[in-house]
Amino acid sequence: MIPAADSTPSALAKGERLNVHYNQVMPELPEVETVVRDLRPLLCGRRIAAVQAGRKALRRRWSKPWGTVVQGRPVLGIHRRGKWIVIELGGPYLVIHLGMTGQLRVVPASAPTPPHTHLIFTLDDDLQLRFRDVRRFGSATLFPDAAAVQAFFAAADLGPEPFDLDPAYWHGRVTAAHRCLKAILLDQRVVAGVGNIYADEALFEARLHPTLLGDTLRRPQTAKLRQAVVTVLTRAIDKRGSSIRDYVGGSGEKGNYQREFLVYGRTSQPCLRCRRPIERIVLAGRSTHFCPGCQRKPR
DNA sequence: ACAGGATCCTGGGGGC
DNA sequence: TGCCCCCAGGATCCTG
Repeated sequence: MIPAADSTPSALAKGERLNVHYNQVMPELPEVETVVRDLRPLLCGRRIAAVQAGRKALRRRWSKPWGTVVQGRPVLGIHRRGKWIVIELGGPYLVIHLGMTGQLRVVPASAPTPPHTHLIFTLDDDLQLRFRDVRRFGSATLFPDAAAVQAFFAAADLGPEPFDLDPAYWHGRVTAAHRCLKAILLDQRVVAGVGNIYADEALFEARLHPTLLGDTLRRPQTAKLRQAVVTVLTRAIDKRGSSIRDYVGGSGEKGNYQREFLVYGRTSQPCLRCRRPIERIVLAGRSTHFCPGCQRKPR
C-alpha cells in the first residue's frame, strides 16, 4: 500500500456555485488535452526506473507484472484519444482514463503522497509521475503494443475525434438515432471526448434543445451542432491551458477554476445571453442544463 | 439492434 | 453536534 500523507483537499471558496461538490477539474477532452500537453515535455525522453501500485484496484485492473514490464522503459510519446491518455513506452503502451477525479502529476519524489494515489512511476531523475483518483472511476491499463491499443479502442467502437468530424458521417450518425441530442453527444461511439459539461455547452452554443431527437434534425442543424462542439472544445482548451497550468507542477493545487460555462452548473441563474433562468433536467441519466429562451423546446 | 437504466465509488453538503 | 442520505460523473454491464 502506498503510504498516505496528511494532505487534505483545499476548501471551496465561499459562495462557489460551480461544481458545487468539487474542488478539482472534472476531466473531459479539454482537461485531458491540457494534461497531455503539460506532461509531454516533462515525460518524453525520460526513463521509468520503478513502479509502485496501490492495493486497491481501479475499475480496470492492470496486468500483473507491471513493474517488470515497465521498468527501464523510455517514455517516447504521450497522446490523447478521446478522453484516453496513451503513453508510449518503447514497446508497451500505457493507457489511462482519468474518470471523474483522476489526476496525473509529475512531482519531485520527495513530495508527500496524497491519499488515493494508486500508481507511482519513479523516473530516472528524482521525479515521479503519479496517478491519483479519489473515486476510482479512472483506469490504467498496460498493452503490449500499438496494435493492442488499437484493438481496445476498436472493441469499444470509439468514435472519431471531434475536430476531425466528417460532415456526412456526423449528419448520418445524428439523424440515424432516435434519441435525444444530449444522449448522442455523450455517446463515445458517435464522437469521442465529449462529456456532460461540454455536451450542454455545445447544445447551448448551437441553440438546440437537449431533448430534440436526432432523427428530427435537418442538415443545417447537424452542421451547426458539429461546429458548436468544435467551438466549445477549442475555446475550453485555450482557456484550460491557463486555468490549470499548475495542474502538473504540483505546487499550487488550487488554481482558479472560474470556468466560463454559459449553462452548465448555472441552474436558475440568468442566461448570459437572454437573461431567462437556466433550467436543469435529467437526460440519459445525467444532469442537463439549458436556456429555455435560447434553446427552444421541440413541439 | 437499440435505447435506457443500474452500477461502481467517494467526499461533501443538506436535512433532521 | 452528528448521523444519514443523496448527489456528481464515464464507462460498462444489464434489461426490455
